Amino acid sequence: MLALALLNARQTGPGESTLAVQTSEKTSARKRLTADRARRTSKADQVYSEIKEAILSGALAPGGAIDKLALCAKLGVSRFPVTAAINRLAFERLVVIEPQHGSFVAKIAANDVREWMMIRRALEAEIASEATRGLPGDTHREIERNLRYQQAAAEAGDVAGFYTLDVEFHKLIVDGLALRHAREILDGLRSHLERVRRIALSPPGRLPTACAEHKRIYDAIVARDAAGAGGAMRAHLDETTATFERIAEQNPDNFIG
Amino acid sequence: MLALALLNARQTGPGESTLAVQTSEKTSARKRLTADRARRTSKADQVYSEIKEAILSGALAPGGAIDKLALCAKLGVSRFPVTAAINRLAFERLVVIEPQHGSFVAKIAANDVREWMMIRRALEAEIASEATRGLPGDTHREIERNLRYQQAAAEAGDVAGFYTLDVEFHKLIVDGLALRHAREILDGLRSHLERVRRIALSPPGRLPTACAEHKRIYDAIVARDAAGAGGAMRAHLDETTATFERIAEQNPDNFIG
DNA sequence: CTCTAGCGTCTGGCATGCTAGCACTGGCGC
DNA sequence: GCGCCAGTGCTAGCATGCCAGACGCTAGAG
Repeated sequence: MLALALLNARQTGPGESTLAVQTSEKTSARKRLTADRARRTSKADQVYSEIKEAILSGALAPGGAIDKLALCAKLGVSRFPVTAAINRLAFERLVVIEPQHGSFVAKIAANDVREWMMIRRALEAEIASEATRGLPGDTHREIERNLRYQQAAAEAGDVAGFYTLDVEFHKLIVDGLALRHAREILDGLRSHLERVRRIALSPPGRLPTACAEHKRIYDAIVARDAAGAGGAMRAHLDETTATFERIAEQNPDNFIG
Repeated sequence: MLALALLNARQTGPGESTLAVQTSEKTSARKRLTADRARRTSKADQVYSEIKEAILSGALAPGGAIDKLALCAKLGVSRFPVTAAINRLAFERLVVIEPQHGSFVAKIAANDVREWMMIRRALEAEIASEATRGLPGDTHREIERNLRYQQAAAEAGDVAGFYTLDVEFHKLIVDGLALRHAREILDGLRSHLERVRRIALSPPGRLPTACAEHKRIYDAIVARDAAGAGGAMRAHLDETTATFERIAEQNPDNFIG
């Protein structure tokens, strides 16, 4: 009813074809409080997570075809959730859809890795600088705990454990500043980089170095040295980039470009 | 029920729970050459573009509900493409889906604007620095042409025309470096910021200033002054951020938070 | 023996009917 | 007159059937 009114109102222009199909805002705003309901996980969400995990873990190899029907059978759902999930994955470039042909796990190009790392470097350096303006007390405590664990993992040569702590360290800073969008972008980048990392874990010798780099970043943040924090983050991620380059060099088959 | 299905699907091996439903890579790789076919635009793509344009132009107001069925009727398609399109828009946070309730155009929070601009600043400053390592000759020519037009638009007080050139200027640099992913991220940010800009165009007095800032950035790139280019870009985007802040201040109704 | 044309099969894209769950509202009880 | 509750009308989510396009194989012609 109201939608119609809006439609008619907007049809003032002759060739003007607008999409203003929209109802009143009041109805939704009124009960917005109720809308904080827990985000129900739909089947599509679950399928999405499953496939993404499979891609990141390497169970679905880069360049490989994805058999939708087999997935449906395996997960016991219809094609709809699977299609929706794959569309989402295509949107974040983890999957490539070739119309009327098939869906494939995206390949990894060495150039893409460099670009992802450049973006990460720019963003995380900025964030590190920003963090010198103050982080919540909880975040400080968590980072300090994280750094102690890193030290322990590095000394024990626990590469996998260290990696988890490494990821957590970077996320703690972003979350401490409550940067939702930056967090999402960085998570997306990490999804892609994660696939590279799976090909070859960092050499164990890198652990103590990385740990020291993390400490240097955090110390600069505590000292409220914006330039120093940004610089330390840049240096750290440049080292990480070098590691990736080495992985690509030693595993040329897994990369294109 | 679904949980059970997923659980069963996961019980493929003892510890090994994989989704490796994947056919040989060879079949797809063999005729990959043929796969360069032009990216056909599906109905879902078209619907996506239509709705996005409507949101960015403000025809669909922030917070407003989206009537899917009316959209179907209006565009002459079934619900499927519309659903797919809205899912994609929800993924880029232009639309919020409340399960079993409705789909709504995302509201704009002042905090989000600040964060988007922070991300833009970090990325574009990095890119400006990177550009000092060399841009293609074509890009140089196009940027110089663009800057001349900017000058003309600024002198004529053509705010809309200047904005188009402004966007083009920033894109030219990114494209000159062939940074696909950074380009996509920045486009996504610009989608959101575009909605803010629609609320109030920049004051005409800002045009000559912005034009001068653009020139300063380009001059530093030509002079291969990495720090200068990055700094000039930061200064330019800080000014832009201040403009946004002023818009938000003068139009509090359009923002939340 | 090679090249090509045609057909079969597989894929994603789309339409449509159905289900479950939320919000609003009118009627009933208190 | 006020508040609770069930009915109703909406929504998104899901299942399924059908269609069109693209690849691959094979048979037939040169």
